[in-house]
Amino acid sequence: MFAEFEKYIREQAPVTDGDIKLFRETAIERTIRRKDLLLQAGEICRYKTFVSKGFLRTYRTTENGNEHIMQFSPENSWITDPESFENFTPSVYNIEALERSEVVMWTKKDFNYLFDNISGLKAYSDKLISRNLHRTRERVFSALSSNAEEKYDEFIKTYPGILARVPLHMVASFLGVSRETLSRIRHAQVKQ
Amino acid sequence: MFAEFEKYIREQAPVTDGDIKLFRETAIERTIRRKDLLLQAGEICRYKTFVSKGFLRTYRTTENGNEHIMQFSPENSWITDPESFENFTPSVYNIEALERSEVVMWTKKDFNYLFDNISGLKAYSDKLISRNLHRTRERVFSALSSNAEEKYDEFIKTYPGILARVPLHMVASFLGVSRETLSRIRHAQVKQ
DNA sequence: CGAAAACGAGGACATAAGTCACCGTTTTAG
DNA sequence: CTAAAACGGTGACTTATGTCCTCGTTTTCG
Repeated sequence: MFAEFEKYIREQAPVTDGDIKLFRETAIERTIRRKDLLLQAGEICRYKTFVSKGFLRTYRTTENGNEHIMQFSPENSWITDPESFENFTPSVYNIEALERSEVVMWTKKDFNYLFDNISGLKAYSDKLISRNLHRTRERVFSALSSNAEEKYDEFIKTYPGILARVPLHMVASFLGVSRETLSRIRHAQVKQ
Repeated sequence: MFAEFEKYIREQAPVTDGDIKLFRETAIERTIRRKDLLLQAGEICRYKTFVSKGFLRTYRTTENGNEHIMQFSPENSWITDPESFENFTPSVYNIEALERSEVVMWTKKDFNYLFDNISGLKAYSDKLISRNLHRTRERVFSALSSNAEEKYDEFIKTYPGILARVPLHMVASFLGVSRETLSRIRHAQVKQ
């Protein structure tokens, strides 16, 4: 698990062996079985998590029980609920493993320590956050301006590979469209 | 214009007189007439902008000419297109003054200088970004889970005061709902 | 391995919301 | 000040999408 993280971070940022040592000393490794939760709504999200293997989803439930997927997290991506992580407030999100997954996690205290002691880490983190904000904005725009088919097409373009890995109803839940509508769109597209 | 900014920033963060001096030396003040653009799609967003007076909207246009409002910015708020500002890439957004407005702006170079020389400014900026990300996520969730009436109600709760300041069709454009639907919802709510 | 669950497709029907058109009132700008 | 534009409301009609259901296939897991 940490090995995958080391490989990833060395490719992403110019880290020294000493940096890696710091990462390792503070890291918590964990394996999550399929269908198990890494975070449950109501809990405080205590970790910043790197997915070294597997696949997870972050979803949120309305009062009447509808699930809406906010994010898919394949290997080599980060997961956290920034709101909860930063302020120690209960999260509204559930994070569930869709496949058996392996993750590496850091507490807020430790990650702050890493920020102070690994040069460039904060800048790298800032870049990820701004990328995330950008994608989230694009998603808002898509929600405002696109019909179901356009949303589907944009999804495939923006997140290639995800479609093949999750059941259709989860793509539907991510897009805010019914499973049936998506199924029909796809059928129509095969034809032409 | 700078006076309003000074008042704002002193309330928000513990800044010294020296800090204020730095802010002032690098600030560019500008007045924008109603209906004029602060930024036009295709241009690079060269400034981080503080609204000291007035009211602006950030919107984006689809190929077939539909406008979608991404953000409203009343006085004491910040505007920029982070994507464009950070990477010097052409923006897809238009920023238009809905009322005669006064703004204070800083270039990227100058603002970076401020980050390096005003203690706590980066942390303050980070907090604004995370607040922004949180709101944007809430908006995505709302788009996924709410019908037109719920979106309208949430809008009023989340952005009180905006409704009274903009024509209804702009609220509709922000929510991704037609003007007529909003008009009917509102009528129905008055009745009961 | 085999029963049970999950899944994708598709038909029939319901409905929330969009579109178009019109009108009276208010606001804007020359 | 006045003509033109913008605005909000509303009726009539259309439509994209949701909901409910059934069915055959695939996947899961004890």
